[in-house]
Amino acid sequence: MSDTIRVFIVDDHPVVVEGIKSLLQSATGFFIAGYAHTGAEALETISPASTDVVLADINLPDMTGMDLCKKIKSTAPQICVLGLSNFKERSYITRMVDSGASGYLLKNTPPRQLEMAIRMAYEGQMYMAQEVMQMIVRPDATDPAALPRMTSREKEVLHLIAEGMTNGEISEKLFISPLTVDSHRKNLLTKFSARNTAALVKFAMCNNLI
Amino acid sequence: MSDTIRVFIVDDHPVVVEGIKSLLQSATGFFIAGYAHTGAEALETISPASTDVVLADINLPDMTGMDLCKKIKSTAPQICVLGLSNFKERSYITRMVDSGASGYLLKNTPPRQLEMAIRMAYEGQMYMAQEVMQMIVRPDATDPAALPRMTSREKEVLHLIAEGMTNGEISEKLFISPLTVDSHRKNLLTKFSARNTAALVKFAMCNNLI
DNA sequence: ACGTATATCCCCCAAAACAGGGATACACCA
DNA sequence: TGGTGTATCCCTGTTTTGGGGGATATACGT
Repeated sequence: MSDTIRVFIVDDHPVVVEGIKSLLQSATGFFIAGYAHTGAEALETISPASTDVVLADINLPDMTGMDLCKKIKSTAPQICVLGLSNFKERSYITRMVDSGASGYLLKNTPPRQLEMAIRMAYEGQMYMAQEVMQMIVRPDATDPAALPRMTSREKEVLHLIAEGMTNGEISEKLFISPLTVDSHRKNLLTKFSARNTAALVKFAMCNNLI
Repeated sequence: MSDTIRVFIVDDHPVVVEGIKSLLQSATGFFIAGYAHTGAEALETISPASTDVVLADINLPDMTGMDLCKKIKSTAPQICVLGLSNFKERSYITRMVDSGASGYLLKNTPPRQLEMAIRMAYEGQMYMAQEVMQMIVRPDATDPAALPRMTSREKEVLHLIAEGMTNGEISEKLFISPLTVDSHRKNLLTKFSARNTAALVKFAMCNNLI
C-alpha cells in the first residue's frame, strides 16, 4: 500500500479527466502518469514503463473501451485496466472482463471507492460495484422467492434438455420411458410458464438454474 | 481506512479460523470480534452491535453459507458477509451474491487480498477474485475468438427464438417468410454446432450472445 | 467484373416437441 | 387413514423442428 500507483486516464470528456485527476491528486499514493481523449492517442501516449493502471471510458470516439483494453493488454499485460462508464449494461461489463479488464467503475463512484478500485487493480484483483455485480449474476432479476421449485428429477431432466438431448436420449440415460421424460418436460414448461423448450432453457439459464 | 474493522469468522475447520485470526491480528486495523464453528453457533454468538464483517465458510455442518448469510442480513443488514470456500463453482458464487454477500473469497487467497476484501466489504463494495470473476462472466469459457460470428439478422432471429417464438411468429414480426426464418435457424444451428434449439439457446446464453 | 457474403424464398420428408387428457404406485405427513 | 406430491407410464392428435437439398437478388470489396 506504500507504493505510488501511476494512473493513466482515457476519457473524451475533459471534465471527467479533470475530476479524476484532482481526486487522485488530493489522495495519497497516486501519480497521474498522463491522460488522453481518444483510444489512438492513449495507445501512442501510454508508456508501459511508467504506467500501472489505466482508467478507460467505455465509449471513446474512435474505439470501444474493450478494444482499447485488449490492445493495451496485448502489448503490456502488466498494466491493469479499469472500465469507466455511466451505464451498467451487462454486455459492456462482460465484454470488458473478457477483454482482460480488472473491473468496471460507474462514473458516479464515490472518491474512496475509486481509490479502492485502483488499489485493487494494482494488486491484481478485481473491483465491481455492488449494483454492477447484481446485474451480472442475475441478468433478468426474477425474484428468487418467486421461482418455482423443481424436483430433483426435473432438475436432472432440465440439465439434459439444455445439453441438447431429446426425450428419447434422456430416457436411455436415465433408464426410464421416453413418455416419462416427456411428462417431466411438460411439467417444466408449465411450472416456468415457458412456451417451449427454448424459452425454458433461457429462463433457467438467466436464473442460474442450470 | 483508519477505523478498526471488527471481523467475525465462521468455519468448521479450526485450522482455518486460527489462520485467519493470526493473519488479521498481524495486520493493522482489524479486531477479531469472535468466531464460530457452525451456523447456529454463529447466529447465537454474533453481536450486531460489535461486528462489521462476517467471514463465512460456504460448507458449514448445519447449514449452507448462503442460508447463514441470508439470516444475518435479515436481522442485521448493516453487517457485511464474505463467502469463503475452496471451490469456485458458479452456482455457489451466484447464490452467495443473491443472498446479499459482499464477495467471495477462495481459501488460498494471499493475506494482502484478504485484507483488501474485508476493507472493501466494510466500505460497502464488492470483492471478487479475478479467477472467480472470469467464471461468473463466462460460465463455460469458450474461447471468445473461436466464437462464430453472427450476421445481424441471425442475432435478431436468435433473440426471438430465445424468447420462445416459433418460426411462424418470428416471420410475422420481421415481415419475412417462415421459410426464411427457418433458414436462419438452421444456419445458427450449424454455426454453433448445436444439435437443437435448446442447445443453441444454452450456448448463446453461456457466451453472452443473448 | 468476379467472387463472396447475406438475405431472401422454396421443396420434401422425418423426427421431435407440444397439447390434452388419464392412470398407477409409492412415500410422506397430518 | 386419507390427502398430497412425486415419479412413473400410456394414448391421440397437431404443430414445430430438423436434415437435406436448391434458387434468386443484392451488396460489398478486389
